[in-house]
Amino acid sequence: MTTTENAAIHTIEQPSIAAGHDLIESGLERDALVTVFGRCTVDYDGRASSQLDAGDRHVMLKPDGTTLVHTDEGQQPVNWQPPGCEHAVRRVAADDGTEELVLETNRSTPAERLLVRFSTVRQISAFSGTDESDLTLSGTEEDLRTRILDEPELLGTGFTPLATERETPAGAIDIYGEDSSGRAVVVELKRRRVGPDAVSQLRRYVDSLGRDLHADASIRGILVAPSVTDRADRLLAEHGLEFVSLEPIAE
Amino acid sequence: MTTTENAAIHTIEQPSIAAGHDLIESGLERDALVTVFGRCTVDYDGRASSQLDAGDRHVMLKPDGTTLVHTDEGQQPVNWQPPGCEHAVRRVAADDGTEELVLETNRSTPAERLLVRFSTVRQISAFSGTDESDLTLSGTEEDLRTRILDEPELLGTGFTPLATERETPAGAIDIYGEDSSGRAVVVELKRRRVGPDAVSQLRRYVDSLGRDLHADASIRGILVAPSVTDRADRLLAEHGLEFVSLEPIAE
DNA sequence: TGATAGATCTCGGTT
DNA sequence: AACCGAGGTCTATCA
Repeated sequence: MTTTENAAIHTIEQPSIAAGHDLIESGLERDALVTVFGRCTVDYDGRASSQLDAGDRHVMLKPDGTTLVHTDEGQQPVNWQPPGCEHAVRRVAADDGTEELVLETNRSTPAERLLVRFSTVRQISAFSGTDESDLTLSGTEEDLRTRILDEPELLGTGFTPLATERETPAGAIDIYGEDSSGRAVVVELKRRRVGPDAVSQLRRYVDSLGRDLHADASIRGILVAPSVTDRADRLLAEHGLEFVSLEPIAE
Repeated sequence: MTTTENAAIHTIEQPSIAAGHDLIESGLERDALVTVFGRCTVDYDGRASSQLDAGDRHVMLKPDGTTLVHTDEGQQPVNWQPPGCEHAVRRVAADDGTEELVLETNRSTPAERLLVRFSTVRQISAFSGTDESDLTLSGTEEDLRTRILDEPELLGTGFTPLATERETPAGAIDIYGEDSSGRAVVVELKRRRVGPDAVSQLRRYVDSLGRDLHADASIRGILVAPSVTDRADRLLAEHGLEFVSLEPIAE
């Protein structure tokens, strides 16, 4: 064991089932981040269900209830369980008489269970640490909104923003405003190149606002994004919607 | 170091910068899965950009180029880099004169860079293993499609599937068929409860097929999902589209 | 390489 | 707890 200023790591390699069980249990107890590397099968049942035959994988148990099972490929875990679950460790007699280490992560809404059965455990670690920092992220849709609110004429001379997140029966409009001739304008923002879905979204808001204001034909819809696909461009034209090319940030 | 039947683990705790650098470098060289736990800052620049101040985090480098930075909370990594990137390890002189261990993961399309700077490294591990297994997953949209193709009358007496993934100018229809009176039917499948977006998707296909067949009014659109939200239900009604409640699998 | 849509999407905000 | 939309979404498939 190693301790350094509030941070502790407990690690064992090639542990016995008993020792492994105890280290994981104590790690969960202490709200440590626990990792287990070894040969395991994985079974999931819940919103969907899956099975995975034996292989060497890296399993992470977080104190918030998250479980992640990673292979050596892919950004996404091959299996997982989201935050809010309950972890459990068990020693279980396997079919062949040997003992297995079993990790189980459960939740009730929706009912879901992840079972990781280790035939061989190569390493177990329990990490404690502190992380008070928050991520600062730029280049988001909100940055694009700020940019337009700071300089509304980017959407045409005379555009005046009147509200953000304006509610309609179809959902909230990113930016609601009016143009120089007083026509209502619905603005939908996307931080990246968009396809047909974004056009449909804009169309729902324009239609809905039209019914709300009893002024169907006179409402403009503007999609603001770096670019659009061909199909999206065609859809925009079909429905009389407009496009303005803008990125979240000049950088 | 521990070796067991093709699987090897190299681990060091509280390593010097030099020793840590060498272990990571050799691990990357051997296509191992490398993990580093310690106090670090994280900077990302690419499609967006982000900064994260110092904290204790778990970093995973996969041989396919993936990088994952995990805190003790959340299913998603606080920072990451997708597969296909290039990993690099460096020893860098910090502002205060000490030496830092720096992990850098790069890619070119799009240009993106992730920089993880460790002021303190608590543990480094390099895992080698084998995983030949593929996940078998059920409860997907494809299972729902199979269920309907096996028993088409689930969508009404006389429904006849004619094609899957039938192309229209607006995209591919999940199931294309006709009803007992010979009317064309567009079926959109969702494995779970759906909102307005799925209705718009179905609408795009129905509209597009209508133009293609020059038979606008006579085409039926059926959304198949476990359930719909209120707003989606209203949208369906507005556009004369239908809903059939079905789940992917009886289980 | 780009486009399109699925995903056990996750996550945050709001009702 | 459900709904809604954003996301550096990622991932698979197909042109």
